[in-house]
Amino acid sequence: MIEPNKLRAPEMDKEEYLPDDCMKNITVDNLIFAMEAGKLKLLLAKYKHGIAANKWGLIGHWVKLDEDLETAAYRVVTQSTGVKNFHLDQLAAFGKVNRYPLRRIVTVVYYSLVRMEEVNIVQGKNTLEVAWFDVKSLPELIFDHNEIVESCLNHLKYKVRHEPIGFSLLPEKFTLLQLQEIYEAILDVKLDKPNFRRKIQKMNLLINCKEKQKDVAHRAASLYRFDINVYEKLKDFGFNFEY
Amino acid sequence: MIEPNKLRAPEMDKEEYLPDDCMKNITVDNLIFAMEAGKLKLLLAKYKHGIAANKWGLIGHWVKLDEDLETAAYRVVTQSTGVKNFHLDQLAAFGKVNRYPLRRIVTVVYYSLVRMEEVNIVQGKNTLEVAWFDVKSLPELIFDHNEIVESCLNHLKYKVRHEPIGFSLLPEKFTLLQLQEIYEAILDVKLDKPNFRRKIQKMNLLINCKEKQKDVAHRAASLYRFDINVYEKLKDFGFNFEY
DNA sequence: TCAAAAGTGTTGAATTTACACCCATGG
DNA sequence: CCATGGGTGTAAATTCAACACTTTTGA
Repeated sequence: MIEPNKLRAPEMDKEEYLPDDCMKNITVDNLIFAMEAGKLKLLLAKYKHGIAANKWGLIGHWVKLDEDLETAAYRVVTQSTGVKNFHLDQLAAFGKVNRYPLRRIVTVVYYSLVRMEEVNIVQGKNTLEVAWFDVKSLPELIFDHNEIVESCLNHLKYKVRHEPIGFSLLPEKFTLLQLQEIYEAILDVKLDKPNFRRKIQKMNLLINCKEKQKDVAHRAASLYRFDINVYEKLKDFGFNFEY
Repeated sequence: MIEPNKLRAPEMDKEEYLPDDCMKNITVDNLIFAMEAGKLKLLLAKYKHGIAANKWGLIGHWVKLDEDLETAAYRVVTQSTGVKNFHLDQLAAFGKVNRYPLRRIVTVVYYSLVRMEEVNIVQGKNTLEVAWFDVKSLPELIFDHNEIVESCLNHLKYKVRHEPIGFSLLPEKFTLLQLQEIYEAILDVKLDKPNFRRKIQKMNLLINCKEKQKDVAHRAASLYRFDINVYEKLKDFGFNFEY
């Protein structure tokens, strides 16, 4: 086991840099999702230093002593994407003894759903590259991050059926097909278009903007927006997004 | 902020006793549930020492450096109830800066479902009393434990609809009414008996033991057991326990 | 014979599913 | 004029919800 003090020596690997105002055994890691061209994408970083050098992994950081876990997760997402408004939720804590090879670190994992058009990727000091990957073809990741991603994708399937989190991946105004693509991407199924639109409309969560798409090479679709007020009312009562 | 070393001095409050082989900023807390007389019960401890003295709280402990989080949770449940086989699942990590008044501690919360007839409560060294409470009338709890319980009860409602965790609260052989009572207690609703039994039977998760209840003051009910094999097959395929 | 719970039957309403089909637009 | 996606209609199959009813048992 390496001594914590050694890790804070200036000549150590950057990947291991642990500021004094941070907790020493806890990190947050983030799964940042967005939709692009009907595909669900995950943001990953290729690290520069340390045992993770040249390998892809989730975007994580230490947690400051005076910072809530959720605040830390929010900070990391905002720093790396520039996005300020997004859905943020905790997945779970991962804490196997040897999940991190050098010493005992527990990571609390959060996932975020961001709107691709709001993203401006910011390179971190410790990363060689930050890039989007289709969730269906992910590279091998550091530590237990593949396991974490798998667990999160399962959780998303679970979640998308019971809360309208899908809307967080769309621009304010969207078409029914865009919405359907999100469900298809997350649940990894093909849905029947007529049935999907009937079902989603019946939930009364959508407001017709009375606007149409522009410059599309086919009949222009109606644009809708999500009615958060109706959702807030339904939420307490309990409802279901089964497909 | 109190220095960690002070906390480890022998004259400190027992509640703060932090063994050297444990992580210093992380605990596990457990919600231990069981059914009794159709009610969902939660096991709580009244603490002896420290700032939690004479107050009720969840049953928690430090995590050893060489122990997985889940192993720590399992250890705590087994130590306090004597039960060795039970459903154990992580709820979430709770990590607000001031959730613990004296210093920064993140707790990873697990919940367990145990069979009441297997329980033999063991008093801890740091507890005055360990007792079951009806989840519908809980006392005021230490730190953020009331918030944690509320979050867990919501999670259970969510969970019981999608996985047959209810069976973990029952003895191996049980009646359909006992099963219904679990759903009613967790979901906090009254269910229609004929419809409930039809629905549950159609799922093919039950095996009729071809035995009857004995010594009951009414018509004896058939006993069933849970078919874990069918469940394992269904699980990958995805299914639903809606009521 | 009564209370309490077991267990079955029935029915109309609601929902789901799987399609067929027509519409609008740009290339 | 055709490919692409938008959007409506419909009918059969299934499921749901509510409630009436009969059965078995011990006290």
